[in-house]
Amino acid sequence: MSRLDPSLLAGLPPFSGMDHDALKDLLVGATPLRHPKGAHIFREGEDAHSFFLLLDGYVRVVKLAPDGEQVIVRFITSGELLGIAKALSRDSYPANAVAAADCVLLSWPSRSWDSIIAVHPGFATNTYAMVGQRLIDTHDKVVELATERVERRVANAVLNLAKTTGKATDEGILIDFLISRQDISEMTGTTLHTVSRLLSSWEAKGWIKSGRQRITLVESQTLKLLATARG
DNA sequence: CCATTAAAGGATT
DNA sequence: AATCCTTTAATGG
Repeated sequence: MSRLDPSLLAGLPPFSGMDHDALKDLLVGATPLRHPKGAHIFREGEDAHSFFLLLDGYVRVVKLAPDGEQVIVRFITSGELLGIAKALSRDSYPANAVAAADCVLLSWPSRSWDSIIAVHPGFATNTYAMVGQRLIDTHDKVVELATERVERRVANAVLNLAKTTGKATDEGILIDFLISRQDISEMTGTTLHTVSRLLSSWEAKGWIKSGRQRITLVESQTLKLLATARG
């Protein structure tokens, strides 16, 4: 039996408002696991045997279009739940989850979902709040995809990545994991060539620094203007 | 304005 | 050496 410390969970949004004993109780059913960068944590359509908490690393949630094209639905950062099909009354995962960096997770059997939320109503409340926020984010993205031009979509994607994963460096805000132009194109509904051209032009203007699979925001304020200003 | 195609060079394993 | 990532240019919707 592994001894997991309740302080692992304390302070994470899914468990806010829960006391030490409640966290201890939750950890009894948890199994720690690791996935190297590039590994699938679960696949679309697969039986949703477990749900997960990401402790460290980044996960990208990917849908496969009928023609084989990939779309990145969102990124999961540490402290977030994923694979919570049971909370949505589903028996299978609705998308693929792939480690975007080396990941450390906890997993719980999905069959324990109902008893967990029965014993810990605060956990249920937190989960529904999170599901609601993801729904709102998705709505915003639908509107953006339908109405905004490519440059603005890419600017928003980069700004969001910087906001959720950014690390301050002497040059600016560095996106904390390796991300290719292809990845950004799959987030924004465009091609890697267009992303490459845009990033090159922003770099020429001094707004960002970019290299192979790395992006640093030098002038995030200017990018924010580009992403939000009308005209 | 943006996607597609093609070609070429650099980086990574 | 093979593969992956990026850039650049030309073309066309």
